[in-house]
Amino acid sequence: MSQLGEEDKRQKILKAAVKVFSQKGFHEAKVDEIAQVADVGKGTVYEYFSSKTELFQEMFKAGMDFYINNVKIELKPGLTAREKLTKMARLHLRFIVKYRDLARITLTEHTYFNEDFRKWTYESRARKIELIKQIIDEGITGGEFRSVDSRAAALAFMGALGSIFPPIVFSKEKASYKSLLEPIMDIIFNGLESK
Amino acid sequence: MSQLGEEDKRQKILKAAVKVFSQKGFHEAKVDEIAQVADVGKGTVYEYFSSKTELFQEMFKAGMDFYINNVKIELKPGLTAREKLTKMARLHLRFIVKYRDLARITLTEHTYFNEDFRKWTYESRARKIELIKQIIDEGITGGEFRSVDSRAAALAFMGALGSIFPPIVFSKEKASYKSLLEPIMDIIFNGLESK
Amino acid sequence: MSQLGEEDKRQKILKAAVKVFSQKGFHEAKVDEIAQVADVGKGTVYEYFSSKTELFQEMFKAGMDFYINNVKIELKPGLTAREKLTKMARLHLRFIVKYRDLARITLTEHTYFNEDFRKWTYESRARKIELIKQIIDEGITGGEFRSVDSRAAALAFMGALGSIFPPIVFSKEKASYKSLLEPIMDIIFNGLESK
Amino acid sequence: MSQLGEEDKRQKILKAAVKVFSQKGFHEAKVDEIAQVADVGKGTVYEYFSSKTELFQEMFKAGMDFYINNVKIELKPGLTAREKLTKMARLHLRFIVKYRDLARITLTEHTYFNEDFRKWTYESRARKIELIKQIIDEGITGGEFRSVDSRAAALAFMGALGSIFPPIVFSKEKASYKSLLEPIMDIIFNGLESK
DNA sequence: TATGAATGAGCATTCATTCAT
DNA sequence: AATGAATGAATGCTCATTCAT
Repeated sequence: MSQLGEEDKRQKILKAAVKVFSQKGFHEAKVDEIAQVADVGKGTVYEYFSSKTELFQEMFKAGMDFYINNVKIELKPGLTAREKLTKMARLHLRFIVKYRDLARITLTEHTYFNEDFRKWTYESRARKIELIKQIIDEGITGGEFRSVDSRAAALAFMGALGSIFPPIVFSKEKASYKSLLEPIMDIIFNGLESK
Repeated sequence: MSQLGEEDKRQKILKAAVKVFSQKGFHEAKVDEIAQVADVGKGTVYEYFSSKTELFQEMFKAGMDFYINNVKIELKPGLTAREKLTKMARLHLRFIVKYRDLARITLTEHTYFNEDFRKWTYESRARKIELIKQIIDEGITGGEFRSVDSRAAALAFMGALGSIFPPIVFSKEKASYKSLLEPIMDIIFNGLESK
Repeated sequence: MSQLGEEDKRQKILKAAVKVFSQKGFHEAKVDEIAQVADVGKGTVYEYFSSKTELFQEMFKAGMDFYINNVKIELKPGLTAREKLTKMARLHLRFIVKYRDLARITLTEHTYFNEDFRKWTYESRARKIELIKQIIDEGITGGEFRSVDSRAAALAFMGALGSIFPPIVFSKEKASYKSLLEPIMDIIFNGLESK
Repeated sequence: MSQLGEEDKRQKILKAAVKVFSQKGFHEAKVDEIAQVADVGKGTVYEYFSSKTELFQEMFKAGMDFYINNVKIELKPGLTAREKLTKMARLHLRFIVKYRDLARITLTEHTYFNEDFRKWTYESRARKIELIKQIIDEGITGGEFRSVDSRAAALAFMGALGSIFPPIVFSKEKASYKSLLEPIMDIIFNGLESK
């Protein structure tokens, strides 16, 4: 129970960090406020994370992993490449809507801390691209897609997908997301598919 | 000469701001360093800009305007929609390569300052989208493109284009940009064009 | 003990503030020095007072209240008006000598901060005048004093009393205060003119 | 004319200094503003005064001298001591009302600059006291006044006189000054006690 | 002589981090 | 383990002063 309690507290702090960092950005977020939101003492934050920076990075990493798992999890074999990408796009959209704060951070914060973190971020992005690229390669191999540059295709897909985020998070036109995803995917698939 | 001298100093500060802000982000950038890079006294920065925040915003706005003009300027009438978009993509790429620092800022900083600036940023993004959308609409009207949702298409185009930025700026594979642009555009156009 | 400790620290800072402010005035006094004199960290000052200005005002108010209480406390009923005023003058003198620094501030600083503080200062002065005026009114009612304008008399008394301050604080003739108070009071009570 | 022009400019600056210093105090007053009010360039201030501090001191000294001359000027021989003091009090009152700003400074600013200035201020005060003391001594010698401690009497007189200033300058009861001076003087001359 | 653009020393304030309890 | 009072390094900004014109 003590162990669970600890894990609990760590989680509480991470959740508070997501909320506060996502709303204020790294520098405007104060450790004091995170501690308050987490309902723990300020010193306690430092029991679990050695610094504000480390807290941010841990949270960021956890968020990214969570995102990737979220998006990956339902990509069961047996689906066509198009089905997989469509599923992925829907999961991406769902993630943004459901974990708005987390999404805001993992998708927009670009704070530079140190080489290690930069590397990790870069590699994390690479993992996402690789995931998409593999599906596209499957599609190509299976004759479903044209024989395009699969890395370029993955970038285009990810970029197009990413363009949905700002309209959702920053504007008020809340109704439109779903109606935005379909046509965007339509263009990408039309571009990818063999005629 | 005095007038030129003044403009010169303002410009020097803006250039230094681009460099420092782009490399460190808003909060890590120190006014001291910007002044040093601009080779002026710290107080001089405050002669031309009332605060660090105002300096950032001025620089950001100037950068955005510069980008849009850069990208808009060669879109002469008489070109097909595809030619226009291709041209735009090439100009985007050229901008990124030529004005690396400026691009890094205008394309990635998302610091929140105040509602006015948020609005300006949002509207600036909207201007970019509108520009693309109009070209796509022309293409649809002229029978060049399929009858797609032109706003969605503009988002997809802009997103795909945007996905080229990180590989260029953050990785070392400098050779690849040109070879990346073609296939990405290929997919978008295949998606857009009527068969 | 913790509570006492806190009160202790706040008090230490207030005492240091009296010393430093009184010797240098508001603007020449540096928060750094106050902290040093109080033997606390600079940040600690801001734990107890939200700003240098607030610290000054708190200190000033506390000093004024302390002065009034000091002067008021021994004015027991049963004394004649003349005895009361004499007592008050002696207490005033004692206060100046004993709390030199505090006196220097409460009696000479006239820094304008904001309307609230101005008002408070004004009202505080008014309280002092009122206190004196009442005693004079008693004296008039009791036939001890002539039927003078009691407010004007209070001002004259206070002004005359105040004129002792500079010779005491700014000159070196330390011996003379006591010998100065008597004749000044004598004039207030008996006037200049020969009958 | 050039010489007059210079003198003119110096005077303009001094007048502006009186206005600005008196309204804001030494530290809140900005050289920039003084220059603007004087309608000269900022650099010009430094042509006539070596520093802000020197400007203040010059202005203060000039103001004090002006006050003393103002108050001294009509004390023609042939008047009784009481007449002289009454005249002096009226002139004091007139000075306050007419040269409100200058009065505010010469009578309330207590900024510490350096030993020389402190000394000058102290001596200036001493001059005022001496002036009064001499008149009182005359009064005593001539049998007009009781044989009081003339220095103490001078202090009391000056203090009582000084007590009129705050009600005039800081409160709104503009009507009352004249009606305040008479009873205050009455007390100084006749004392509080019924004979 | 007059100017005001340029300067940088100086300071109030913030906030991540520590550590005694 | 948990806390939050205490700390001081770090920085944006002001403004008296200088000096080239």
